[in-house]
Amino acid sequence: MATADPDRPGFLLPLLLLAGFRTLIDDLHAELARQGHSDLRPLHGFVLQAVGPDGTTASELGQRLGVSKQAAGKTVDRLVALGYLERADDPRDARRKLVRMTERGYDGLRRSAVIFDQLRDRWAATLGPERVAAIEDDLRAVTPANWFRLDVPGWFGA
Amino acid sequence: MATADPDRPGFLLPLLLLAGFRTLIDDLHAELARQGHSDLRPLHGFVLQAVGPDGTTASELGQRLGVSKQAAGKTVDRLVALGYLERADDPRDARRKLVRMTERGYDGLRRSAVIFDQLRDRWAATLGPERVAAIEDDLRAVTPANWFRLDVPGWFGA
DNA sequence: TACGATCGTCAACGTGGTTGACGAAATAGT
DNA sequence: ACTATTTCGTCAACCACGTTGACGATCGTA
Repeated sequence: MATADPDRPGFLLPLLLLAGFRTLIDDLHAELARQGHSDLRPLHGFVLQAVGPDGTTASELGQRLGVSKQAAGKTVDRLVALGYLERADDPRDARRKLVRMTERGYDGLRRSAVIFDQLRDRWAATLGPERVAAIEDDLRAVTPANWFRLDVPGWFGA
Repeated sequence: MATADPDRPGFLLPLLLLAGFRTLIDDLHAELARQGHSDLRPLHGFVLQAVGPDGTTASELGQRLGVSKQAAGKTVDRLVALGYLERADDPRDARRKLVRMTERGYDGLRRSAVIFDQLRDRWAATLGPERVAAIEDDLRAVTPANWFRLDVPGWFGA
């Protein structure tokens, strides 16, 4: 059974994962603020990513993010107020309201992608590229696949 | 400069770190609920850890957790209401209110430590112990040291 | 056509955080 | 010994993000 190593107690693992995540997110937003996006909050990047290049609706956005449609709607409200998203009527279904990125939304998302790549390079410079890749592979292996619903292939690089 | 690998875009790294963290936390709380601690929220484990065996005050707790003393005070209020913490007067300083763990608080923290160790073993069974250790070492290397103010040596194993 | 499912929204609420103010108590300085 | 400053806890107002429940409008279907 559990042969806990006293030198490496299990509670350090979540703490280190959180630390790594928060470090990247904090560095990202410090740089984003420097580039004119000081009003983007940590959550917003995930939301923009989930909206994607084709847009969605609030209900679908909620499903992608794993929250209620009401919560998704309120987050869209804020991002509309900040100028990152816009709403439009769906001509084929009067109930639906399309949610699309504005040019500012695209800009924030593009810059986030570039900055994240640079931060990953910084980790690679410290650890070596193969160890960064190993972290990614290992975490993929122990993490449920539904954590990656945000993947929008072919969207980021450009 | 940034030689981004299109197969491993940088934004996957924070997503995977978050996924790993949330997976561990979700599994922890599912098991804690099974063991009679369904009212413990993800934050509470960090707070109990930061209170430690000797107790603290709300102000000091806020510093340890990196939040304001008011936020720390409100969280203590909730944990007192749930029976995990208790307040006591400091005989040497009438301004201070000592915050201590109750027996229920100790129980929740002990169980969390055991469960975390088991979850780490589960990762080790999938990845191999040396790769789990490598993740921890790597994350330590790229993460500011002040992320580990919660370390209370010698407290957990027992 | 009538019914049930779906979409967006409103309302009320919970949790975790912020800043500002303020009285009470400890401490430093003269 | 008496001020002046600092510190501690708390109150109040507010913000961000989430929940559940309800409800009118609209769509698809029996």
